[in-house]
This record gives sequence, C-alpha cells and structure tokens, in this order.
Amino acid sequence: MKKLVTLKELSLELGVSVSTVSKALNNDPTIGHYTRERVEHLARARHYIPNQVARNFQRRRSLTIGLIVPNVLDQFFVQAINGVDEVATAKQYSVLVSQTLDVESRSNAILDLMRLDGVDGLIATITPNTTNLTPYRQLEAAGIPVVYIARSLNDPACAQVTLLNTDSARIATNFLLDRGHQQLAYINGPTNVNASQQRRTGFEQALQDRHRLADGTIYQPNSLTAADTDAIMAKAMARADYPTGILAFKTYMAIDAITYLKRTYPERLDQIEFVGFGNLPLLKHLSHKPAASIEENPGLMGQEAMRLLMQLISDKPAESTHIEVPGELVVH
Amino acid sequence: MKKLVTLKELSLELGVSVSTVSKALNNDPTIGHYTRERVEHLARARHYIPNQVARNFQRRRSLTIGLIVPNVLDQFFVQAINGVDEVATAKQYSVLVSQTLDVESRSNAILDLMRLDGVDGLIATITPNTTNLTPYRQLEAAGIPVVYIARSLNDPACAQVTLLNTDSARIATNFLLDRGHQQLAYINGPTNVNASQQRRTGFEQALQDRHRLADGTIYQPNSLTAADTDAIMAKAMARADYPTGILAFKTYMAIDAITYLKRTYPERLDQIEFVGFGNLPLLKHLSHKPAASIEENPGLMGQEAMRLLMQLISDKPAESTHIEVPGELVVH
DNA sequence: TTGTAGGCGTTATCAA
DNA sequence: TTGATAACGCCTACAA
Repeated sequence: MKKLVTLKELSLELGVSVSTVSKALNNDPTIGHYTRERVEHLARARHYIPNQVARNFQRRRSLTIGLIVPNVLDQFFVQAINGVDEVATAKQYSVLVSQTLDVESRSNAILDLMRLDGVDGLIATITPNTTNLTPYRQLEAAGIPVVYIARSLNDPACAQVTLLNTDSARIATNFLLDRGHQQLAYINGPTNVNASQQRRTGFEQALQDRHRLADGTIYQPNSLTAADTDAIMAKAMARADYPTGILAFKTYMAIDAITYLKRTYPERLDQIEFVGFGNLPLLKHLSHKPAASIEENPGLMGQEAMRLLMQLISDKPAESTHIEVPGELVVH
Repeated sequence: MKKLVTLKELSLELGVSVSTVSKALNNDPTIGHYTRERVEHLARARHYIPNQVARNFQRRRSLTIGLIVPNVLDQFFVQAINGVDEVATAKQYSVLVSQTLDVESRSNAILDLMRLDGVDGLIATITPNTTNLTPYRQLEAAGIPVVYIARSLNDPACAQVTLLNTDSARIATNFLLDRGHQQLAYINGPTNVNASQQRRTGFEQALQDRHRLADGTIYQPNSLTAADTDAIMAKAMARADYPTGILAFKTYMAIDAITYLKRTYPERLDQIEFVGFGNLPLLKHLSHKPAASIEENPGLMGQEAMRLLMQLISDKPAESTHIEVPGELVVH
C-alpha cells in the first residue's frame, strides 16, 4: 500500500501546524477564512483523504459491524443483508458478513475473527442447535452489543428482531382452511429456535379458533435439508388421510416437498397446497409453487436490526430491544 | 465500545515494560522463559486480545479488501463471494461486500466508501455500461490494487479473472448442434463487456467449424432484464424459422425466456432447447430447465481473484495477471 | 534478557 | 486565530 498524503505533509507544505490543517478540514470555526481556503485548496490538489484506520484508532472504534448468517445462498438472508447494509451505509458503517453454514464450530470461529477485527457490534443468526450463548455473552461482556435476527432463544435479555411468528402462522393456516382442506400438516423447524414453537402455536391456535374444522398433524424433521423434508413427506403421504394443506417452516422446505411429490406422487401434485414462510425471489421462476407464502420482510428485519444495533452501540437507551415484524400472506 | 485490556495494563500489573509484554506475546526469542510464562498467563486470565485497529494502523494496512458485485441475489456472484471469502479468511483478511445494482453512480459511490474504509485491495465487477475505468485507476494510483472478475474491458493492463468464454461458448454451441437443431440463436450480453464478444465469437466459430450445419442468429438485448429478454424472444419466435436451439449469455436469461415461452408459446416448450452460462443452484427447483448449462465455477473464480489480489497487495510479481477459468458443460 | 524511545495519522486540550 | 503537545495501542530499533 503506497503511502497516502497525510496531514503532516500538507502542514509542511503550507507552513502551518498539523492541528491547524486538521481543524480546517474538519470545519472547526476557530480557523480563519483565509487559512481554511488555502488548506482546502491544497488538500484537494494533493488528493488528500483522511486515513480512516488512524481515525478509527484514535476514536477507539472501527465503524464496522459483523453480520453472521447461516447461508448466503438463502435468499431470506441475502435480503436481510441488504437491509442491514442500507442502514449501515447511511450511517457510514461497513458490514462484515460471514456464514456459519449452521455449524456451531464455524460460528464460534467467526465470532473470534470478528472480535479480532474489532467490530463495534454484531448482528447474528444463531445456528439451529445452539443452546448456549456463552460465546456471544463474552462479546457483550467486552462491550460489543449483539442483536439476534430471525432466530432467537427464549431469553428476554437478548436484543432481537424476529417475525411476528404466531400471527403469521395463524394467517397462513386460516388460508389453508379457507381453501377447504380437511387434513392439514405443519412441518416444523429446529426445535430449540423460538420461531418453531411460535409458528406451531399459531398453527394449532388457528385450528382451535375454527373449531377444529380440519385435522392437523405436526411433523418434526431433524434438519432443514431436502433429505429430511423428503423423509417427512414420505411419512405424511403414506397415510390414507394424507394432508392436502401443508404449512412449512420455510418456503425452501415447501419447494423441496413439491419436488418430492413431483417425483413420487405426481398425481397428487394438484390436490396438495403449500404455504411456506418466506416469499423468495426465486419463486417467480418455479412452475409448481406453493399456493401462498408468508412475506417475512427480511429487508425490513435487516434494517430494524441495524437500527437497533446502532442504538446499542451508542449506548442510547433503546425504546425496545425486541422488535417483531409482521408477516403478510402473499397468494401466488 | 468498552475499553479492552491493553498491553500497558498487563505490563503495569506485571511490573515489566510494555515492550516486554509485546515481545513475549509475539514469541520474540529474546524474552526469558519465566517472564514469558508470566505474561502469557496473565494475558489469558485478563482475556487480552490485541487491538486490531491499532495494529492495522501501525502496520499501515487494514487487512480488509473490498468486493464489488452487481447483485447479491445473483447466485453466480454469491458463489464468487464465497470463493473470495474462503481464501480471504485463510489469509486473515476480511471482505467488505457491496453491490452496484449495475448502476454506475452507485459503483462510484461504493468506490469512494471503500477508499475511505482503507481497503488494501479491491475485487470488482464493472457495471455493464462502464467504459471509463478512471475511478478504478485512481485507486490503483493510490496503491490499492484492483482485480476485475467476471466482466472485463479489453485492457491488458487490468488484472482479471474471467471464464474461458470463447471455448465455453463453442462447447455449448456444439452441444446444440449435436442435438440436431437446425436454427440456432445466441442471446448476447452487454456489448461493451469482453465476455459478450468472446461468447459470440465462440458461437460463430462453432457454426463455422461444423460447416454451417445450422443457421445462427445473434440477438442483442439492451439489458439483462426479463423485459428485454421477452422482447428478444418475441422477435425470434415471430419468425417462420424460429430458433429451436438457443444459447443465452446468462442462465437467468434462459430461465426468463422459458417463462416467456410457457406464457406465449406453450406448444413450443418441448421443441426448444436452451443452454445458458451459469449452472445455478436454483436450477434444481425448476421443472422446465435449460437442456444444459455452462458451469462457470464462480467459486473458483472468486478464489483465484483473491489469490491474485494477495499477490498484487504484497507487491510480489504475479506470474500472470490474466486468469482464465475453463467452463464445463453440464447436461440437465 | 529487558527497557527506552520514537513513530504510525488523527484529534482534542490547552496555551500562546 | 493558531500552534504545541499528548494521547490512542502497538511494534521495533537500539540502548542498557
């Protein structure tokens, strides 16, 4: 890295002190008009740009935040990243993105790296089998605030941005009931994640509210992989009263399930309707799509997470550290 | 950001000098065994972590590189990002990702930001209508090397990583010829990008080589949007001798074209075969896919770009500043 | 084997 | 209105 022009060089060339140059360029009112002109002129001529690293060092902050997501091939998270990025850019912050691939050891390694990088704060999606937030707690103890996004543990002390899960699941279930399905199913997400429980509750509540207008079965896959979804579908479809209205924890699961049907029960493809969480951009390319999706507004969630994090970083008392974003049903 | 433990604090507590502590922690052989033990012990106990910002400042580098891509919803670039990230992580580097959305003004704003952030180097995909690399040149003049990825201008002075475009296009075209298509078409990419010309050349060469076994028409859309692809398809399909074997500059265009056919000429859906550049993960979810794709190995391209950039940053004479990655035909 | 001193570029404080 | 000085945390010659 070639050396950049520094304040000192400018000051030498102008015959004024370094601090004068600094102040002039930072619009300090105590600098005379004439001097300021000269300084600004030379700075432009020499293409002076302040050394951000030095500045950050001096201010004891990095103007960088970390963003930890499971997988950047998941469009939900891509949109969330964009949301974070928008707000961050507006506030002069940079964003360091890393993916855990839902492996806890990777997650911990990333955490170490982020601490080394001196991030001012963190936005994170925990891995599905995380039950222990100690690594995160250590960061917080070191003064680096953490905002959890999308997935959370049941811990009121954690700042978090999530979907209004129960309501959204209820809306989705009502949609399936309205379409006249007699046998419903819900394919759940990772058990230790709050959202799974909440969506399940919404599903069950909707059935209750409608006086058990239909039967509902809960299926619990081991992971979010296609293989596990296939296994669940195989089980469900083997029943005589197989479900025809299926709510999926993630739209990706619904897509996998549809692929399974196409392969194994093509004749049922038109009887069975899916609703999944996540209104993904890629849906528009699909010929067989879920009947509807819950728009989770990941971009908005990202924005809110970043705003919340900025408050925590600046030690301002955040009005609320639990933000819930409403979901909307989008019929395809 | 709460203050972290510093070398000074450790030294005070141990009653030794700061430099002793520093050396002890950096495995300087001139430090006595006993002292080193004491220092290391206390450092662990106090959870000392070196202040990376101070370190970077002192070393005049940021251990950060910038990565500029058109769109993070494009799976090609997501995979490229991953490739960059792998190599970067291994070399202790962090990656700052920003997207231009193919808007040149955004691209320039990002460039300014990256310079402010003090990145040590840059990997960039230029916007399609970029003809003037001046903003990039200024960065390079400031000692910040730039590696162009995926898209390039015809300028041998630029370090770049691209696909072996001509060869790949020839392979793809031969595939369509082998499938017996009499009328071929190639839907081109942005005219000022090298890859467009090269792929076009490959298409034409393949036809030549096979003694004009089939007719080939070149179509030039204005942009990569679905609307423009639709317009091209409308034109092509209106002909009596409409093409049945179509090579697309990007698989996304092929997908858009298939969607168009499904809507407007469903009866032709099974006659027409596509090959597109980019073997995207989302293909597996599609019912009507291109007959084949060119695997562009975006992850590998990302890795190579990062390796090349590391060489440029370290001022090592890079063996080659033009890396071409071969593409493979993947039949679906 | 350990310590001292200086410097990296910037900003803030206080004195001139 | 300007300048001198110290400080941020770390590293590294060089001196002791």
